[in-house]
Amino acid sequence: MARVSAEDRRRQLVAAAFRVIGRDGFARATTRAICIEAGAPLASFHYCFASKQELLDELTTQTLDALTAARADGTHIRPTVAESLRVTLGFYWQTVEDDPGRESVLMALTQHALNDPGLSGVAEQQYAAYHRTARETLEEIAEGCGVTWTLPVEQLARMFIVVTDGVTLAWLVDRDSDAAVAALDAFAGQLAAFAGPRP
Amino acid sequence: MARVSAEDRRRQLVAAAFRVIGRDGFARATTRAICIEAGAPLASFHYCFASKQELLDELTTQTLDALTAARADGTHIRPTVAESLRVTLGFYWQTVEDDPGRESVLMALTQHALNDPGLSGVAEQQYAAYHRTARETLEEIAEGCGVTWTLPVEQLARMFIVVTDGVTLAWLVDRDSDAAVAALDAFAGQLAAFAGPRP
DNA sequence: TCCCTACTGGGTCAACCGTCCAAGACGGTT
DNA sequence: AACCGTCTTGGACGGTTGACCCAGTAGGGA
Repeated sequence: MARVSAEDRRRQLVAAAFRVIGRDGFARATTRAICIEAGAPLASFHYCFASKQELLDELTTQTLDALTAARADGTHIRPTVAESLRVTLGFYWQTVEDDPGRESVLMALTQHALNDPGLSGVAEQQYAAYHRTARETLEEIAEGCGVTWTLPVEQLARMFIVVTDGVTLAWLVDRDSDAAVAALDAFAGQLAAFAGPRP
Repeated sequence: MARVSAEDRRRQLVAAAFRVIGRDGFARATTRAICIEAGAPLASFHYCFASKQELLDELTTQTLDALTAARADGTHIRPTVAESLRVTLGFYWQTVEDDPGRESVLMALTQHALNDPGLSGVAEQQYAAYHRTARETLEEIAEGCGVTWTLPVEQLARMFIVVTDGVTLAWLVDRDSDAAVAALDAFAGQLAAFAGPRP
């Protein structure tokens, strides 16, 4: 094993854990599996982390932070609202296809957080982050296209997440990319109908 | 313990397993937890089932069968397409609020099936069933309202499931019923825009 | 040369899991 | 009353697997 700082090793292990969870689920994310994935000896785990919980905490924190960052700079303004939504959803979709494991982890995290009392609040934070970034995206689009939304933006944000979540979930199951893109495009056109002229 | 037939006890245990999975997730659905939930002694488990797998198989089979039945007779025809969609989604929503555990189990089942090779194909079957019943619902509505869909009905069926799945998932996390109903209503209106006059 | 930091092979120990057995209790039939 | 098929159940067994730790080793800057 290369000689690297403990901090770097931590990052490697967190990344490995992320991959394991995405591929095999939370239950199989054991210290052994994580170390094998990272190509590190088992003992290095407890050299870098006091406990497995410490790694899990760091992983969820990083994931939640990354959420805000990732979906935030995914907004793309085009002349029309419909086009803006279509392109924004398209870029989101690209990130999903590029790294399906990411979405698998997010789904697994939600699921896990919902029934593990130890992770109480994590799922709520996660969805609050989703809704917040969706809201910001919608506001930027409205601003950039010179329109206003005819429905409360909170409601539209929820609908936006319903679309991304729903399409992603179905795709994770059947991997029908054409159908996923078609659905996203159709929804983009529909959501654009909630844009009205600026007062 | 009351003296009942082995078959009745099987049903009790399957029902208990269903509740445990909905509440605590798949990983915690141990034979012990299931028996405690059913109020039955541990030994009764292997009196009724040859193995845990046998119970799990019966549970997934029952669940998939119930899917087709449940969402199938949930179609409600009204004079307009928008109204039909709204009422149909409304009735679906009623079933979710009445028994949130049901949807929890379905989500957990999908998640579990996606990374457990032993349940390979289950998630695909599940979503195929979703899409099939959604398609039938949409065809019945088109027929009942005397319209045709301007998009392939398969695509609309997928979008329909995206909406129900997405709204349900968000609600399972934050339990905001008002927001969920508002989103469903808005989507109903939007999907109705894909109805055109019969040729 | 020294010493601090990072590395790691090989445990330990306990929890918990699915499964099973052998003995008891019930109730309908003879 | 005796019988017997069916159900019930306390308690245990063997085995896997988990998180965690220790004591010794090696690399590299001062």
